[in-house]
Formats: sequence, C-alpha cells, structure tokens
Amino acid sequence: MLKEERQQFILNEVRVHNRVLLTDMADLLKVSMDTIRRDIKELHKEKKLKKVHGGAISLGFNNYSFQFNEVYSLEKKSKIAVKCISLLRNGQVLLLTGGTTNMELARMLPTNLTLTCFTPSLPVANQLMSKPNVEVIFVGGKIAKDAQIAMGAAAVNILNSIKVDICFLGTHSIDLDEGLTEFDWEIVQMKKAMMQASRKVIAPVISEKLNTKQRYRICDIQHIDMLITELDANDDKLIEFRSKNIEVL
Amino acid sequence: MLKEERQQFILNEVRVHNRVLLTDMADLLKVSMDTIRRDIKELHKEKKLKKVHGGAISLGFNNYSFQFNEVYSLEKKSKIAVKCISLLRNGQVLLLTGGTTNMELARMLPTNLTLTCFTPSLPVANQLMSKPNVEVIFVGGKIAKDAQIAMGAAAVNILNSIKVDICFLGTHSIDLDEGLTEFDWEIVQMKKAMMQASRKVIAPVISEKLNTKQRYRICDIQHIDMLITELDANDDKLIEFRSKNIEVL
DNA sequence: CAAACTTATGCAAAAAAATGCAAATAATTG
DNA sequence: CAATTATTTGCATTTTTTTGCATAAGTTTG
Repeated sequence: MLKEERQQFILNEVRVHNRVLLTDMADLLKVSMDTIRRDIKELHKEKKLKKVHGGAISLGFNNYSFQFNEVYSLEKKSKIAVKCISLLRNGQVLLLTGGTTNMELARMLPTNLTLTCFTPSLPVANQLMSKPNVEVIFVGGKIAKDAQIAMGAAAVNILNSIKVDICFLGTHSIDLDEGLTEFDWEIVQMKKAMMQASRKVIAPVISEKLNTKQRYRICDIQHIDMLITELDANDDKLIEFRSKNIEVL
Repeated sequence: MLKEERQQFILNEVRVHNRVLLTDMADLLKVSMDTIRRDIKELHKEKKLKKVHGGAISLGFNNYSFQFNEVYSLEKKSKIAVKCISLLRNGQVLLLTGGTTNMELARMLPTNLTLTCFTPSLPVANQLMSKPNVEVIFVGGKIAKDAQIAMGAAAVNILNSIKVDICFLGTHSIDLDEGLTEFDWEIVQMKKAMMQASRKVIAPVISEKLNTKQRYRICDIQHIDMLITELDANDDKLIEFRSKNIEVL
C-alpha cells in the first residue's frame, strides 16, 4: 500500500468517525505504529487533522478556536475594556463586534448600566445575557464556526437598517497608511456595515496590533473616531495617530 | 478513549447541563476521579469552563430559567430526541425552537449528519456549533433573557422570508381541544411564524405536557404533522391524537 | 467539631512520542 | 542496466505523557 493511500485512508477515517486511534490504524493497515505516527504528523502539519496523544481528531470537532486567544494578552484587554466602559452612559445603543477584546468588554460591563447592545457574536451575546439592564439584540445570519459570528448578506442587511450611538470595532490589524485590515473578506463586509450603522466608531486595539497589515482593507484610518489601547496616552506609537485627528485614550 | 475526546465530552456536558459533577464524569467515562480532576483543571486553565468544588460549571452561560427544567425529565427528552433524529436525512433544512427538548436534540445530533439549521435560540445555536457538518443560521432579533431566544418583529420578519423542510416545535402545552398553547404572547407570535416557515411541523412533547393548557393559543392540533413523545406508540393517551390524523411516534 | 467528601501531591506503572539508526524500497542518473 | 541517491519503514532506546493509587491536607455540611 502506498503512503498516499494510507494517509487518505486515515483522513477518511477521521472524517467519518471524527477520531482515530494510532493502534487501530497500525493494526488495520498492517504497518508499525511509527509509520502511522509519521503519517499523522505530516497530516497535522498540513492542517488536515489534529494530532493528539494516542491518535488524531477531526479539525472541525472542537471548534472553539476563538477561545485559544482567550488567555493571550488578557490583561491588556481588560485594561482596554475599562477605558471603553468609562465612555458609556445610560441609555446608549451599542454595536459590538466579536473578538476577545469585546468579550472582555461585555464581561466587565457594570450591572447597573442600562444599555441596548446589538451584536452578531454568539459569545458576546451570551456574555451580555448576565447583565440585567442590557437589552441584547442579536444580528442574525449564517454563523461562521471559527469566529462564532453571524455573517453574510442577511447580517449585513440588518446592519444596514439600524443606526446606533457607538460601535466598538475589534480589529485584527491597524496601520497608519493601510488603515484597518482583515484577512477574511466576509468579515470585512460585516465591519464595513457596522461602521456605516454607527454614529461613532471606536477601535479597541492592543498595542501588538498597531502598525500591522492584512490582505483586505476595511477602511482608512480617518474613519475611526477613537482609538483605545492599553498604552499610556503619550506613547510614541500613538502620536502619529493623534496627528491624523483620531482621539486616543 | 482519547484524552481530547474525554475533555470534549466534559465540555459538551457543561454546555448542556451548565454543570458537571466529578463523580458523574468519572463514572460515565470509566476513568478515575483524578483523571477527570486533571481534565477539568486543564480546561479551567484554558478558560473553557470554571472549576468548582466537586466538579465544574459553565462560564459563558447563566441560565436561571434553564437550570430548572434541565434536570427534570432529561431522560424522557433524550428518548424523544433519538426519535426525532431518526427522521433526519442528510441535506435537510431544519428550524429549531428553544427549550430543553430541542437542546437535547441538538446535543445528540450525530456529527456526520449534514444539515442546515435555523434557530432563534442562543443555547441551541451554541450547541450546534460543535457539529462540524451543520450549517447554523441564527434568526436574530431582540433576545428574551429568560428563554434566551430571539423574538419580536425582526425575528418574525426573518422567519416570514424562509421555508424549511422540518420544524421541531417545542411546546409548553398541548391539548386535544385547545391545541398548542403558550403563556407568553411574544412566543406565540414566534411559533406561529415558525410553523408558517416550515413544510412539516413536528412537535416533540414529553407526556407531562399532553392535555395541558395555557393562556394563549398558537394553533389547532390539526396543524401539527407529527407528535413525538417518549411513550409507546399505542399508549392510551395517544389514541385520540392519532384519530385526529396526526402521526404519532 | 466531626464525619463525609473533595483536593493536592508525590510516586510508580503503563502507554505513547521522539530520536537515532539500519534495512528495504523506490527514484534518479550516467 | 548498474550505481548512486533519496525515501520509506521498522526497530531499539530514551524521554515524555498519561493515569491510577496512596497519603495528607483542605472543604462542606449537619
């Protein structure tokens, strides 16, 4: 049996059963466990399955991917969240994108604040459920499994029909020249619609994301009304942003 | 069983029941309590659940309303869910209401089944996220905190614009004369719209709910295509339903 | 506060992974 | 075709991970 055949067989097995045991495969395919181990290693590197102790599992199986970022820079994100919250007043209508920064914002919202929140993000919506004085309105649509966000024409349509006070726009990358950029085209559409739907656009960004770029552009830097980072307000990195007429906190 | 699988199972259990007992998991998964304890510890560190004395609880979810029904009649509900799932075929488009029975249905969906699922229920949508072959489309709108379901004009509008194969309509009360009834007016509107949006309406109902009534009516009993209960198909209680031309499983 | 239960810790056995090496097989080239 | 080179595979050894158990320490509850 060819190596290719064997790997295809393993992949298929993973697709059907969502998992394979190393021992089973070695047994079934009549090769040593080392061989299977090497196969799985390769397939893992090609991102066709996930290697785990004792075998492999399907990639789609545990799609919690956003939770992986969870720990990373959490402290900075809480800092940013606090700054964001300080801007809020009772009765305001918000629009929250997904992402861990907005998750943190949702988590830290004081329970006595009365707000209306639109969001297309399942985790954010869930988080907001525990705030008794927050009215949650979910922007529906096809849910992207990786980001757990509603996307597509339906979601964009709904966004086109609303106007909120403040949009907290989580972003992957922000750059003085390139503006706000994303790696996923559909997300770009969503974020464009969200900016349109909001009187004021605030971008909470951890400093690592400053001056980085992705493939697709959401908008120029001028279209952001305010930038919130965990850095001190007079940090060098922020001077240029301020000079472009963007409020920095 | 792989470690990954076990942890996924625990996570899933937490998602559905909002909590797990260490002892239950050890028992169910046939491993020592130490192993479960270590699993929970890891998952806690990854912020996927919250470790507590004696087990773990969900972090994203606060279900005041769910927790009650959750335990109650769970076995019957799984039984019903199994029957429901047996009706499904690859490629079908479903519409799922909220409620614990549909939660159970979503939880038990085999991972290899390819479906498109519309739902206005946050917990159900969440549950469906873990099914790699299910396309989830959230019917957005204002979220009612108690039921964690989108409601209101926006949601009803969306429902009016779709047509699906099967609707699994969770119901509070069903009665031969009064038909399907609810105690909340808004929910009635949602359910009416859902029935309209579906070619086939299936009502999964635990036997306790048979021949009970509430204040507001959704529809006559004739508008249900099929009734699924945990009872044996020739149970006395069901004869009359069948005589009204409703298929009973 | 004391009994019942839960957690933490260290330890050892078992299972699996990584590594280096050699034989077998396949591919390439003069 | 023969010789060389590269790839694949299995085996032995070491290292790491996983798991269960025993014991001690901490929590919960009546």
